[in-house]
Amino acid sequence: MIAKTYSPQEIEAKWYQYWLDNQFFKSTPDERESYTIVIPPPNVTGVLHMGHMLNNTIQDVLVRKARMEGKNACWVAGTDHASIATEAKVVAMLKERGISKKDLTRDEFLEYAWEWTHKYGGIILQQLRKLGASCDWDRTRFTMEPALYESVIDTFIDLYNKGLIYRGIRMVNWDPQGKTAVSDEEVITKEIQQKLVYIRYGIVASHEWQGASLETNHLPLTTDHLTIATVRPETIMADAAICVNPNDERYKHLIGKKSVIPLINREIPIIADEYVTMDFGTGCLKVTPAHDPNDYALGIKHNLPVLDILNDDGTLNEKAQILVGQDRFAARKAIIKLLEESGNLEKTEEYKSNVGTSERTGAVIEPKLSLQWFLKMEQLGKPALENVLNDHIQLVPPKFKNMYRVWMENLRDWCISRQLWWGQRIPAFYLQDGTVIVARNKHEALHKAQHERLLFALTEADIEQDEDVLDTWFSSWLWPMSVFKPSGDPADPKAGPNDLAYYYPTNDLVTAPEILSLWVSRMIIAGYEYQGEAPFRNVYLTGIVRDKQGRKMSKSLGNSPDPLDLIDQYGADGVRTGMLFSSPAGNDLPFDEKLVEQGRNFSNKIWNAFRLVKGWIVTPSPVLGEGAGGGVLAVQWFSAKLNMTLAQVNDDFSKFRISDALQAIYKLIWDDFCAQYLELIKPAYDTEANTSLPIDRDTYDATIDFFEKLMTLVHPFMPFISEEIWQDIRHREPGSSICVARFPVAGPVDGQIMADFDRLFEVISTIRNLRNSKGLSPKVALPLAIKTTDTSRYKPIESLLQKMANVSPIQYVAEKSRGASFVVKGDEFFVDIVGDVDPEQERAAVQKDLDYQVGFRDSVLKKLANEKFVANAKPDIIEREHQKLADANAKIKALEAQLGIIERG
RNA sequence: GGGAGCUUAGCUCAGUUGGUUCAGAGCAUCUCGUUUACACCGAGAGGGUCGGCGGUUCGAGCCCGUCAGUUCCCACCA
Repeated sequence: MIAKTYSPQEIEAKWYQYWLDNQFFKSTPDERESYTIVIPPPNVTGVLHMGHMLNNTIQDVLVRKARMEGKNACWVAGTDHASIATEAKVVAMLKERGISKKDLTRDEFLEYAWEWTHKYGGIILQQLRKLGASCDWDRTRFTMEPALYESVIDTFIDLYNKGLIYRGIRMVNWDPQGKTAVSDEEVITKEIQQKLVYIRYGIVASHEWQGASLETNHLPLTTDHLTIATVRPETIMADAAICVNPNDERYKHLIGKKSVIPLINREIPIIADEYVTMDFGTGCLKVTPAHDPNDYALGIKHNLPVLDILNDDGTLNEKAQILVGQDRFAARKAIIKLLEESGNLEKTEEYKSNVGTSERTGAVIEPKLSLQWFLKMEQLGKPALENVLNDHIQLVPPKFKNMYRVWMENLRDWCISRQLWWGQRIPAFYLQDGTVIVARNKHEALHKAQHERLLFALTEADIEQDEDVLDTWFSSWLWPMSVFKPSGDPADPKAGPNDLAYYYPTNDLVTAPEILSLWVSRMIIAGYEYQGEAPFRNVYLTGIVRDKQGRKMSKSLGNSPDPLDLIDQYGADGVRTGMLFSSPAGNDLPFDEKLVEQGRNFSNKIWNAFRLVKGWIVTPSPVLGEGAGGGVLAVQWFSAKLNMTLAQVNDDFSKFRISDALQAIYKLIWDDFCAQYLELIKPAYDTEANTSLPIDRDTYDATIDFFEKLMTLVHPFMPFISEEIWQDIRHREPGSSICVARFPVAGPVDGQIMADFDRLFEVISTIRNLRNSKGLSPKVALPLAIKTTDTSRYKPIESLLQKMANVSPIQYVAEKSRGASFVVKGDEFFVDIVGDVDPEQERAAVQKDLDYQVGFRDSVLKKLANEKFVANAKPDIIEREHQKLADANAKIKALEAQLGIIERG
């Protein structure tokens, strides 16, 4: 006995294990065409969230379909070492154990990091299995594993040797929480409500340099002062100058004089530069070269000293003289109070401004001057831009091309060094005199120093390696290439020597638009630099999964359902389809549990269709059973419908219209197969024998065939239920699977049968409607009379009509007959409704239809009478108008006749 | 401050070169129904001036202009 409702839990676990055991997801190069997707590697610290679900479902759909099309499908999984995020997790773990990172050596710390990675890392890959992801797990890679580490180092060395990597002191984005530099792309600007603080700076009367007095904390107020406006009052101690616009009449007389920083009484010059906007704030700008990129530039121009008063963690250092040790934000509050007390605070204003925050830690970015490694981007970026603009690489949807172009045309050098330990250590080695040698390791560096610089006396002890690691993206930009590099471990091959040549370029990349610049563009750059070819053909950009209020789903908001709970509740198939029902590429997905519920219902619908068919008794020979007269035609019709939908689905897939493809399949299965086809061929029930009558073998076989095709069609979307049914519906050899069954191919569509059935369905639904509106039970058979010029249109489908609309008997008439009447495609139908038919109501309905038809006919006539239309429109358009006119005229004639009957009574 | 996109039914979205009865789909809503696959169901129904205005055209949801709302990207006004 098959369960009445579909319960996915055991079925899903069972088949996933079966797929793994039989290695259906395994891919090795062969003579077939390859289809490859590399997963956007989730952070090794990550856990599955709704965004992953959407993203990976799409990838799985694409991979499964390709696999069923006979391609050598390969979906490579893996994780990203995510330096900042992972290092933060490890530091937290250490803290719990009472260990401070400061007390550890680099190697000790890394040991803990690996311990963490092995213990907690990669959970997400396990979770993906629950979703049904058909990755070749044997190929699972990690960006910190030896082979990939090596690739990163080699790439660095290569780019360095090409002169594209340099080291220099620059103003970088400093993350005080992660205590590392981050690249421009990792900074997210947010509008934040701040206070614009107006501070009075005294002016030194004498032109002579007096020297700053550090002894006195409070300068006697001079009558002469100027006021600056700043959102960063805690940095005034680092001021190097006050700057005004040279054309500003208010301050011309002050240029060249000295001003005094409040609280610390340090004198700074008053300088002039056109950079200063006269009508913002007070027109006076405090110049703080160490803590603002613009001020830094101004400082260089005017040769100002740089005084950095912040520690790496964002606290004030001793150079600040006051508030030392306090966090910058605490200091900001505190200094306002101090300024107020000293009488230097003029006022504060509420002010909104954009503040950069760290993409990884969320901390407010501190512009900081430091020595970092950079990659020159200008030349490297050229092919990456060109090949997207010319569609060699296609962005889906194409609206993202614009964003991409703007970004690629304004590439800035990439700060690739990070002040962390978890990551690929920069392969730069310093001799005592500061000489830089870039080499794979210390040994090689020494060799180089000895042979290229003839420093034969050197030993490894004289060489220090750079302490920094490389930006995580500097390893993930190689991902589509490095995953196909042999692991170097013969016991765990992961990839063979020919894999890169076979799988690269990959086919599709599925990822979020937010990392288009951070990751996608850089993979393209690396692809052209090292393979001379794009890393993928298409980039499918998913949207963001949002809650009903349109907020991004996030852990901190707590507005995201747990994906595994959802899978538990609705089944992986239900969740997958639910997420894809309304997710056009590039659009955000406003998530609603209703969608997943709809997905689950769909599973259940399929399940019950299966139950129905499984329960049928089949005649031993292809004898037409009772009511099977229309069976042959029903089979022909559904065959046509199936082929039509197949063509549609293939077209949708070719355009990456995944949601549309799913919807087409959904309607085909639910409406056409279940609601129509199965009802058409369903054998009658023998109440006496208390059993359903047998179905003829031909119809049954055709139905099983359809069912099988439908399962293969839906399999990319619903891998589990489709496998369960596919295995059961026919005898299967051990080790077979729908995973590698052939995706159905569209055949020809019989237009005639489609038209015939359209007419049939219209008649059926009109009769049902009639019944509904009159409140008649579907159990009561109604006599039907048909007035048609061609009875052969209906004779063969009488049994179907009878079954679907419960009409009986059916007779053909030459004249009007009694009962409610309607017209379908020129033929008239009379349903002999027993009981009260309100003639007035019926007359009104017919009249309304007639009015519409007449109006429509007149509009067509008008169009055809328009000389300009006839002269300009294409011939086939005009032909259509004539056809419309003929149709309308026929309808009007029939409706008028109908009115006549009603009125005669 | 610049640039790009979006605005179609209560919600989420289709609508391909302007032309079939073109104003669609799914969900939601309403009515009826415990019919022997499924109430996680069935049979029906209602619902939109295609953001506003103007233009091009024989003809505009679709092309152009403009205004409004909205989203995103870029940008150093402290």
